[in-house]
Amino acid sequence: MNSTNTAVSRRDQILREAARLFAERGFHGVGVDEIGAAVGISGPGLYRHFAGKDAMLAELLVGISGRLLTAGKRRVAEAADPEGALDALIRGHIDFAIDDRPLITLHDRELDRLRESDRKLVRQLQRQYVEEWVAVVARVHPGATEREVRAAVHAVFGLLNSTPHLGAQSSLPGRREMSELLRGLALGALGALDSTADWRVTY
Amino acid sequence: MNSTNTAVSRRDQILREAARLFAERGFHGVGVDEIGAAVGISGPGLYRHFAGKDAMLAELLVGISGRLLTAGKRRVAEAADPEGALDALIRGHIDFAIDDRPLITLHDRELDRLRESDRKLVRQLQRQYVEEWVAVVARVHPGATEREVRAAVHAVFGLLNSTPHLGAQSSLPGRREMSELLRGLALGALGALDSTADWRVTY
DNA sequence: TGAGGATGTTAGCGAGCGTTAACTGATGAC
DNA sequence: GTCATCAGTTAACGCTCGCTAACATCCTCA
Repeated sequence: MNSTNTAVSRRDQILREAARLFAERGFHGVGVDEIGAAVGISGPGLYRHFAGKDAMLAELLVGISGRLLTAGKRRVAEAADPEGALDALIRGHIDFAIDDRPLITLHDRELDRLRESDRKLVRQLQRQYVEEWVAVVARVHPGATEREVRAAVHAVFGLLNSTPHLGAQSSLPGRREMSELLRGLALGALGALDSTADWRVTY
Repeated sequence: MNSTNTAVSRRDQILREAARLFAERGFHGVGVDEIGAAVGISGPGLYRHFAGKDAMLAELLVGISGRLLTAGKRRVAEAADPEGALDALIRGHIDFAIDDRPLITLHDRELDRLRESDRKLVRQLQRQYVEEWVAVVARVHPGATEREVRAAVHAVFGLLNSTPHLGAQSSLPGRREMSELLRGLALGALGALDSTADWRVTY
């Protein structure tokens, strides 16, 4: 068998280990020698697969942003109504947050380490993803202003992305339970948007 | 007038600028020369006030952790009932998140860059703070298991700490409005804990 | 007045970093 | 069988970084 027959290419193997290390110790905190060691080769050996350390981070961030957006658009398009779209968005985001913890961490932590062009691309993908959410949430909670919806969507991202912070302890819920819990918390938080209109008139 | 008469000492000035820079570009992404330049002196001049770059980060993280815990304990002690305690915890945390954005960012992002001893101290303070929340939330929502409460508390931290991610755009709510919105979202999220018991039996 | 501490400065060291250069062995094509 | 290509190695370069050393300036106060 040759290398192209293996399930994961060497490139993908490097990307996965790099994502883990970047998430654990920060982009600047990881050396190319360590990334190489994580896949069993020397540091300079990485340059057969990537143009540089920056290129690895760029590919990781563009990849996750693009996949989040693509999956989000698909789920919204397939949904029967706004409520179904919102639930699909939430479930989809939770799957990403749980399955690709390191990438979700990098996604909102190391964006500023990218070259200008890559950063603009990732930001554009992120913005489109946010818009997808904002449009759906605005339809489900028509009483809230757009500013409120936008801030609430960011807050819910923070809520859903909280999983990486709890390093796999035994005292935590399992995957299934955690997924349902996060879904309930997110829906509960957004449900508060229906009450804000009442509060607002009291000021 | 002498330097001790100024409202903020040079030390505090350095700490504030260092916090901002660390939050913006990461601990390893900021050089001592930049920190010095931010307060109008050269890089090595900082060593008259701090033992090293690590010491600045340590003081920042120990400080914010300690202040969060102290304020949290005080608010819980002063509350009349669990509901009041929870509301006070939420309001207090929001104040920190909005007023000390950079510190809140560092607080859950650069912890691993600390020396072992400092890291243990900060983690202990953080753990105590979490316990304060868990105890209160468990009393307000007695139907949820402790694992659920613990995960929910972390998720609410993620929600409340989401403010730093929205760089001061004009399309965002003001301080007062944002504070009330976050409070509503947090209460709404935790309110979902009362429904989890119902979901749970369906599995 | 002048000694001494507080708070700066510039020059430079030593380590670590990302990256390139030069070379080596295995593999598959003709 | 030879030869190109792929995927790796080690050595080394140039740069940046945190930090120290040595020196300068100002303020205070006996």
